[in-house]
Amino acid sequence: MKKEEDFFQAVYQIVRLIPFGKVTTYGAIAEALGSKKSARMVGWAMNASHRIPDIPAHRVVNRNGLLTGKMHFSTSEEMQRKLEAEGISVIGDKIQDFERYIWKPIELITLD
DNA sequence: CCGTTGACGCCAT
DNA sequence: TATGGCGCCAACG
Repeated sequence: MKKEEDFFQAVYQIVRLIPFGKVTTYGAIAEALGSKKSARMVGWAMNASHRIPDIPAHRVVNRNGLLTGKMHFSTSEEMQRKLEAEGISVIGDKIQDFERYIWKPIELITLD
């Protein structure tokens, strides 16, 4: 197992831990991995997540609650549709009441 | 080898 | 509020 693959698996594992009806951000995942400034690498890993089954990629958005990755789904509506199916309102590619649905993986580690 | 490009985020203006 | 620059770092031509 190469290290590069470990990074991918770490990202996928965290994404799989996102609860139903909740969302998280690229930055939050990067922070949980110990590379807070490497949010781009998380997005890079997510771009390759299509070949991995059972990855709720629609629950990962940017820090503003914007669906920046919607164009990477089968259709541009897929991401929003899945989020709304979980009770999350999306208007103009932006999650409404974002703070209410955010879930941070770093809290699993901090755990105070 | 080098310049560009990105499912990002923070800061300056 | 909006826009641009920079750090980050792997992939690609």
